[in-house]
Parts: sequence; structure tokens; C-alpha cells
Amino acid sequence: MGATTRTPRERWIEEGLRVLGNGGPDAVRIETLAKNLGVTKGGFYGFFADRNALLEEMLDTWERESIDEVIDRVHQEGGDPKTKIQRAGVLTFSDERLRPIDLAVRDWARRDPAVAARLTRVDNRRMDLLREMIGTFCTDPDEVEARSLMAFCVAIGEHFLAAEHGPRTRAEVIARAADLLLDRKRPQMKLGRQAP
Amino acid sequence: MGATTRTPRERWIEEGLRVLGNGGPDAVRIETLAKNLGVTKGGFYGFFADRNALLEEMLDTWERESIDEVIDRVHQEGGDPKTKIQRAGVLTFSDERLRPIDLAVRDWARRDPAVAARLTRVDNRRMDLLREMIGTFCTDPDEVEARSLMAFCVAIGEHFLAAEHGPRTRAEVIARAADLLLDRKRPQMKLGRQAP
DNA sequence: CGCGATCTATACGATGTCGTATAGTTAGCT
DNA sequence: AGCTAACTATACGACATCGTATAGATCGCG
Repeated sequence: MGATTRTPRERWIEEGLRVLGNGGPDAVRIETLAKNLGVTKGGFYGFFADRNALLEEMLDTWERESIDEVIDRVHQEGGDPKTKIQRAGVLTFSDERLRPIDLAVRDWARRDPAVAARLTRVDNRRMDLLREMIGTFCTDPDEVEARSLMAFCVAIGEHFLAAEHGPRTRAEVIARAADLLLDRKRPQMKLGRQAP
Repeated sequence: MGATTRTPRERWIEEGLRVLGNGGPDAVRIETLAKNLGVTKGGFYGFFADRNALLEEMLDTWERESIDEVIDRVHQEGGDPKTKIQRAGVLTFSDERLRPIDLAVRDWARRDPAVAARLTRVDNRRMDLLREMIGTFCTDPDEVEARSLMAFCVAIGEHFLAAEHGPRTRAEVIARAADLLLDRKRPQMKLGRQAP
């Protein structure tokens, strides 16, 4: 048949996602990707109808990876609920590849309803996981929802927050927040002790 | 002297910030702003050296408004600490004009160190406020820091989060989270459904 | 070892944007 | 009213990017 594909679809998508994470959707220029890949844009239009088709496939890939490869892996690897929560956070928000993409998609979703719909699917799956895990040690469903929201918002918001913490490191403060949210150790400092 | 300025600096900056909030920094195009303002770009270069100068002044304006006009107002209007915290959040994150700009700047700061430095100044001022308020009812400094972080992250992260909450509204879940973070005995606010 | 599908390089016109140059218009002062 | 500074409109060349067209290169298969 033909020659070996030097720059298959996947490489365009992969590089597109990398650039998306680094510079947002507007930075995803076909000729820029081509340059980064060491080719010209010649072959691009053999795989994709236009720039928009690439963006769609990039989002398909991101959505699949964010759900299947993260959430499934969390369940497979086992561990107690609190460990699973942290692993889910780590898999997404500490991964040098996935994190920038995730954050870029969030900003993108603010202005593109189609992207927002995809993000809703992904986030709902993640919230399901959080609810399930937090529900194992917290009984009030309203509080489970509130704690899940807080955990999720910290995981995301941390990366959009520029504030400093004096002598403490960000990681230390986050660890302490996790302790509070997960009702872990330091029992005298429980979060939101209910009305006396 | 000359003719009345039909389109002074402030209008370019104002429209620039509006567009920034709606479409991010890349959407701030001089000819687009001119079109929106009903003029051509002719006069623009009388006020600004180039596009970059506009972006700088936009950020100057944003920084000033975000600190002086929000934080000062929170202190002036008085009220108890917990009320102040919520007012600070409302002033920034519920304002239809300021909120999109704030979120856009956060994403922008991920890729531009100069923007990140400005955001750090603004966020530090906000964190100071949070620490001070939360410190009035929480004694452990580490926990004050953790709660402040969580409160801030919820205020920001809420707008980057697409997850749904089943029968509850987002506002209800946030209200519950605020109760937990502020150690507030829930005054039985009737927020729709109630836990079994 | 050459055919042919597949990928790549190059050239093209269209469009959008930048920043500059220059001429036109307007409002306040004298 | 007329002058003049300040603002505006228009035209320009430069550049980036889009999507298309077309010719060239390359590898697997027969």
C-alpha cells in the first residue's frame, strides 16, 4: 500500500492538545502544529476537514482519557475511599500533560456551549466518584454534596489561585484542607461542627 | 483647544476589558474594539503605543478596581465578619462585569508571568481579608489558612466547574458549603429538599 | 524492482490584523 | 468667524493563517 504515515491523526491531536494546554484554543493553529511536528500542513487536510474538525477530535480524545483512563484506573487500583479520592485528583490535576488541558478546557467552556456540554459529562462523572467516596464516611446527603463540591473546587481552583501562604507551602495548606474535608485525624478541629 | 474626545482612553480600556472577559486576551483586537465602539482604529494609536500598551492599562484598571473598589467597600460597609466574607465574594464573583474579567485574567495568568504577578497581588489582598474574617471565629492558624483557601477556591472554582447536583441547585450546595466553612449553625434556610 | 496509495512540500488567493501615514472633520478659543 | 489642536477615516504594506491545488517523495506490496 502506501508509505508509512509519518504524521498520523493521533500526532496532530496530541500536539493540538499540548498546545491547547499551553496557550488555549486560539493558540491551536494548524501551521504552528505542523512546525512543531517538523512537517508542513500539507498532510493535515488529508486527515481533517478543517481546523474545527481537529478541535472536535481533540475534545473527543480529552473526554475519553479524562473519564475512562482516570476514573477506571482509580477503581481498578483499589484502596480505601479517601485514598481513591486523592488518587483521582492526582491522576488529573498533577499530571503534567492532563492538567493544563483540563484547565484550558474549563476556560474554553465558558464561551463555547459545545465544550461546556462535554465538560459537564466529565465533571459529572468525577462528582459521582466524589459523592460515592465521601458518602462512605459522611451520612447527610446535603453535606456529602457540599464536601464534594468543595473538594472539586479546591482541586481546580488551586491552579487558578495566585495567593501565597506566608510561611506555609501551598501543598501544606491543601493537605490540611483535605484533612478537614475527609474528616481525617486532628479530630478536635472538625469542619463545620453542627449546631450545638 | 481641540474637539471633544468622542472615544477617550477609558472607553478603549473599558471595551477591552469587556471583550477580555467574553473571549480572553486573544479576542482583544484593536479593530474589533473600534467596531464595537462605532469608530475606526484611527484614534487608538493616539492614546496607546500599541496593542500591548492597551493590555497593560487594562490590567492596571482591573487591578485597581479589584482591590480598591472591592476590598475597601467591604470594610466601609461594615457588618460582622461572616457577612463581610460573603459580600467580598458577591462584589467580585457575582458582578456581571467583574466576574468574567476575573476569570479570564486567571486563565491568562497561567501563561503570562507578568499577569500572574498582578494576580498574586490581588489574590493576596483577598486572602488577607479572608484570613482576618475567618480568624475571628477559628483559632488554629493552620486551619484558618485551610478554610480561607477552601472558601477562595469555591468562589473561583464554582465558575470553572460544570458538574450538576441532581435535585439541588448550585446555589444551595454553595450555601451549605459556606455554612460548613464559616462554622455557621444552619438557620434552617429552606433550600428545597431536605436530607432524610 | 517498479506501481500506486499515501503522505509531504510548495504555491496560491482570501482574509484578518497590525502599525503607519496622511488627509479630513470637529469643537473650543480668540 | 477663523485657527488650531484633537480626534477620525481611509489607505497602505507587512505578516500570519486559512483552505485548496498540485506536483513530488516514499514505502509496502505484488
